[in-house]
Amino acid sequence: MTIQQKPISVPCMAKQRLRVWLRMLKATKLVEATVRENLRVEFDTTLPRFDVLAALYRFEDGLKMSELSAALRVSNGNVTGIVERLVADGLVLRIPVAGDKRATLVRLSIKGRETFARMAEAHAGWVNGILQDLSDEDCEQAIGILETVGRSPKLTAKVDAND
Amino acid sequence: MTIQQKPISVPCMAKQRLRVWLRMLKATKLVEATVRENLRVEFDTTLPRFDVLAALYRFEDGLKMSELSAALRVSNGNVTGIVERLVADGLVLRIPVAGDKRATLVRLSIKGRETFARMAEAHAGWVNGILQDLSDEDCEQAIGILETVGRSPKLTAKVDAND
DNA sequence: GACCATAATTTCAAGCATGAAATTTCAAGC
DNA sequence: GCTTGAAATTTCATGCTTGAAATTATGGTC
Repeated sequence: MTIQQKPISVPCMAKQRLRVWLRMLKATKLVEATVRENLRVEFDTTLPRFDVLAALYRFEDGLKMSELSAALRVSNGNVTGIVERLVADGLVLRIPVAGDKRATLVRLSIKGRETFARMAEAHAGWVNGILQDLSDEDCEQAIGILETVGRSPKLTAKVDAND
Repeated sequence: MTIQQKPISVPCMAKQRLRVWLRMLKATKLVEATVRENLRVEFDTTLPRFDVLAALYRFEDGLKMSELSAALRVSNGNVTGIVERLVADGLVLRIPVAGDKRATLVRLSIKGRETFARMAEAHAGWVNGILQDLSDEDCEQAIGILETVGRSPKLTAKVDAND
């Protein structure tokens, strides 16, 4: 017996946009998987850890936990665990905030700073390698299109102008 | 004999490509977060579940667990849990394979097929809305660029020609 | 000084994701 | 019929992720 499959009727342009999204998702996943794999093999670490280190590297004076989770756009509880493990590895320090016993400042240790510097360099190399076939013009076009997508009012999460 | 070497990309180009990757990642995450949110609010489900249903919708005759995890490019163990929950919800059926007690065939139930059809239609609408500012030309360019990225030999995971 | 809304953070339960180890079954070869 | 290596799947430990609830501290207000 054959199951009758109701065709989903979508206007032509809509279908085209859906195709763009699917390719975008696939390409992103491929690149991300490669980055994860490289981080694992070459530095025995993970992408979330890398992201936390990157944020702290950028804000040299440290961030409060809530600032960190906002910067990474992840939940508060999420950051707690990752930072815990980074502290255990000696890459991150927790510093009490004078005058507010609720908050803690989180920042890179010397070791964390050195470690991330090496990772960031390798990371830039991997990405440049993966995207090596993109011309300057391709890059300009891509950035333009991606920014158009990011400005859509239909997006749930808000984007701050900062990044 | 002299071999004409491709000129080494200057650091400037590398930086440009890194920027493309960062925007790509950000845009993808924004769209994905919106899709997840919409799936949660409107259908009380998740993206991984949606992905499994989509794969099974496409292969009407069902898939073996290993074929399913291969199609989705996720680990075997991962699919086990998601399918378990979908079976519990009555959306998916597990069918023993005649002649091989090791394998099981997994396919949509009637309810699963109907449910996914509604989700897929909504999903297409969300994506079309989010990408509504992309012109036909933008779409063509985007697809071209994204396929170039997907063809990079520096990628870890393999891409099968099928999709 | 007690009260209380709010802020900063952690804890928690559930689900997703991986790679590795364990389990069960199959299919030859002997 | 046994053995044995490979195949299909599950189980497991670990970690990431979320949203919601709980915890603790702050800064007023009365």
